Amino acid sequence: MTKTLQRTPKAIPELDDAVYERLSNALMEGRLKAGTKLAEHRLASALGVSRERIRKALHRLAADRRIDIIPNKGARVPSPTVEEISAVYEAHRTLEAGVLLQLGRSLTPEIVETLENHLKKEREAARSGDRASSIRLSGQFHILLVDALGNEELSRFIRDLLSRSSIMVSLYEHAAQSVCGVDEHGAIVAALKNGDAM
Amino acid sequence: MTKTLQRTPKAIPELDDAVYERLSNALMEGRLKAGTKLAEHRLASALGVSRERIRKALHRLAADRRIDIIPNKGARVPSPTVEEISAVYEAHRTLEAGVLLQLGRSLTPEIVETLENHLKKEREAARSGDRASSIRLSGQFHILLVDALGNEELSRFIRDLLSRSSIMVSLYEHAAQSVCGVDEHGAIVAALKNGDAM
DNA sequence: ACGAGAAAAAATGTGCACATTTTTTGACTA
DNA sequence: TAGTCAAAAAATGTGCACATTTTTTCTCGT
Repeated sequence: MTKTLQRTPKAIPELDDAVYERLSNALMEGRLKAGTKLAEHRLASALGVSRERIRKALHRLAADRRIDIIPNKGARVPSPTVEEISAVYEAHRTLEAGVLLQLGRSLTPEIVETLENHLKKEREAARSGDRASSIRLSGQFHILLVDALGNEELSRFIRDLLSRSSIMVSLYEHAAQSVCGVDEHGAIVAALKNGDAM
Repeated sequence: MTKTLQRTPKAIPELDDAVYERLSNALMEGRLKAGTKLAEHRLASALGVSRERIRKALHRLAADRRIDIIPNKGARVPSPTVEEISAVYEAHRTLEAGVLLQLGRSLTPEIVETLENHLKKEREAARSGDRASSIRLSGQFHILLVDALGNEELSRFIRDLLSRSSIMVSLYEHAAQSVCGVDEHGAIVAALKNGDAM
């Protein structure tokens, strides 16, 4: 009889990543709501892995500031204050200002094309009222922008900030588009093309 | 008879931080050179703590990108390529460009005073040829700049980048001041005071 | 002597047992 | 009916034993 997958006495380092990814996605998609207790035992049996794996993943998420861990009291999905949320958004704007400044110097037609193609998708999603897609595409736009610079460090920072704002979106839904106005993305691309200093 | 401190069966969460801090400092001060193997057992007996504590600290440093961990092969002080080093410095410049843009809008006399006082220290260290102080003060200047904005997120990013460049300074010593020219810091403060757009 | 391969040693990875702390439960009193 | 305190239950923290992998050492044959 083939064993149903219960125990893995062997070393499978990739499993750590899988657990982390799974929790990360749940956080990103808002399935884990602010304030939720993340009990190690419960998660372990829910995901079918050892408690140590969960523990490692939780500490990793805490290092990313995606969850809060209080010693001896466990992990929770954070409930950030308005100030903390503002700080994340402002950090994003400040960082992106630098990115745009830099991007203005190394702009290629390919980059412009990529951005404009993306803009089309965003407008389409906005027109059809697809809120989920709009949010996802809005995030992708900012990633496209920074990735265009080809600097891994900056890309990581932006992704970091975006993954953290995603939690906030589900908290204050009306603020979902607070980073960008109606067609601020279009304005950014236009300004880049014109070579504006901003 | 009072036991000599050997085992700590009790939970001391702060010990984790102590171990992390100690390794972090060793890294920062260049006492751990690029390529050095960070064997868990050796560090554990060297610092007088359990291997698990070392392990946790190492993974934390790896999450910060301060060391490299290869599964089953252990941790090493990274030996970054010139391209990777450049990327860190460029990320710093790009981020700081955004910071300066923002700081130009919220500049107070107190901030200017703080910066100018710091400049004096820097010039003094440069004049007396105190290289160690010069490097330390140079880093502090950038921290002062971003801290003036009062945004924790941005401050953390800058600190992150600085702590990583410190390793690189010891690798390519001549590049120690590569972020900033002779008196670029003075120019930054002057530009801020004049309200230049940069 | 030198390289290939096997055995031994060392190092990393993982689950578990147990200690400690926190939270819940429940009984008792005013 | 609350409020308080203690016991029990549940959850987190930690070291350790053992499995697995990597590295070193040793042996042997050409």
